[in-house]
Amino acid sequence: MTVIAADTPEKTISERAYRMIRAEIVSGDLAPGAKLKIEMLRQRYDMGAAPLREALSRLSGDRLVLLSGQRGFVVAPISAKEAADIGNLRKILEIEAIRQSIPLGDTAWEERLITTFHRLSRLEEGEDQGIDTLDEWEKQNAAFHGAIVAACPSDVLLQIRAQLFAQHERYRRFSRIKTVRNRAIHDEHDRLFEAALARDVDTAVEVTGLHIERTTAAVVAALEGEAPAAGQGAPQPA
Amino acid sequence: MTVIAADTPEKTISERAYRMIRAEIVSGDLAPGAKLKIEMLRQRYDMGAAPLREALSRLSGDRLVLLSGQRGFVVAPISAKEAADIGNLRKILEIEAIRQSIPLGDTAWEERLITTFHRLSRLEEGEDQGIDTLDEWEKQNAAFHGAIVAACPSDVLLQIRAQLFAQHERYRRFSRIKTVRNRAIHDEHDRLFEAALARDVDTAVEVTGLHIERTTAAVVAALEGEAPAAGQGAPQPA
DNA sequence: AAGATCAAAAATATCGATTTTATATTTGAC
DNA sequence: GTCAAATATAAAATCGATATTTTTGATCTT
Repeated sequence: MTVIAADTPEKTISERAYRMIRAEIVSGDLAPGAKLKIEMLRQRYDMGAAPLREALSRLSGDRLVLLSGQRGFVVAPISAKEAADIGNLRKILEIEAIRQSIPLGDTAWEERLITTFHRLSRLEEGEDQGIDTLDEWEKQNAAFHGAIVAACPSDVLLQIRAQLFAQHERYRRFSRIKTVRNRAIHDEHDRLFEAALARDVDTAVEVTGLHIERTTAAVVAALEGEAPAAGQGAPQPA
Repeated sequence: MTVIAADTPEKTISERAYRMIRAEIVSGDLAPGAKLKIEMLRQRYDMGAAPLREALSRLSGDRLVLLSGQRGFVVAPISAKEAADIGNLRKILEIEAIRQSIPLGDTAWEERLITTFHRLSRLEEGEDQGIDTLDEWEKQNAAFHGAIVAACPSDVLLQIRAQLFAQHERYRRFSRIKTVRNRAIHDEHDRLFEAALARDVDTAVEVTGLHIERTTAAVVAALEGEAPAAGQGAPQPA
């Protein structure tokens, strides 16, 4: 979540590295705790060490990568405790962003809201499309929630919110909880959508709070059932 | 605010670069909007380009540096609007951290609290020592507020809080508002200290809220009186 | 066999040089 | 004289190579 002039469409190799590695960490392709050896990344992405190290440095600020003195980079490990912390914080900040956004949304904001909700609904209500529905759902889910807060005038808030959203997404995906065609989740999205359009801030806030709380609880439960902490012990391959 | 194994006492040049540049930006030695040319930094700090670029990459995640596609790095500009945003957000997060910290503070926490408050008080009540009291006050102020939230169990929260604290500090210093021997500020610190020791969360939260609100208002007023936005137009020398 | 010591291998961090891109300057046309 | 194109300059981004540090593995000792 580096601050970059919004108009930065991958002008540098470093930027590409940042996005690619970030995506792979969030999706779980790079497992929690996995060692990020420069040489291995060089081959994987076909670039020099410099842009990779810059990208990893930035990612460590996003809490997706851990940087340890002369010992290199590691994908941030995962724990049930942190899942809870992230959920709690994300709730607080998402709510604040919504409070600021909804009253200021203009026509373009409404239209974007409608579009993204529609796309998300199709996935949540339609027939199961098969394999990579999850990637697509995560994308549309992020777009929908992003649309709600898009009118929030505070860049600082939006940036931190986006950071937490990404961290939360990583946990959600890692925990393999059922999201894609989950009736309760879709109901909440639906209610959130209606409240936002109706400019009913209090309801939107309430629904969002519950939405995040429920998801977080499910993630924490899944992680606690599985193991106390993943990505701490023996190294996992990428 | 990169995630580094807490035990990282400047093992690398990159880490040193990060800390030094960060300190200079927060203190204002590197002015808002100033161009951060690699060659100039190389000479200033006597190191190669690689560690500098890594440090700057990390700083861009802290919103202290702005990174723009093939155009290099710039010290983040400041604006009255952002001052308000940061203050607002810092209030929310500081309060949350206090809520989590105070109930969990142990004996060591209490002792640290007492020590840091004492040191801060000496500066705020004692005779004016002269020139670099401000640096010292900022240091003790940070230590005191840090001590209050030190028992907060959420690393995520503490990290983001620290980020916002640094940003807020930069604005405070830039705006040149009177902090060091300000009666109102010392009163608030005093009340906050007592409330924390007494484990009176509600009072601590209330005082902190006011404390941050008042400071932020003063900063915003100072910035609005001065200029709409600093560090946007013609380049300022470092 | 467990532990310590040393040597070899691997990986990190950094440098100096090169390539690419942006900015400033000159030149020429109208 | 003003604008635009062409050129020169400066800076950013990246690479390949090297120095340093950590980790691994082997050897020796008690």
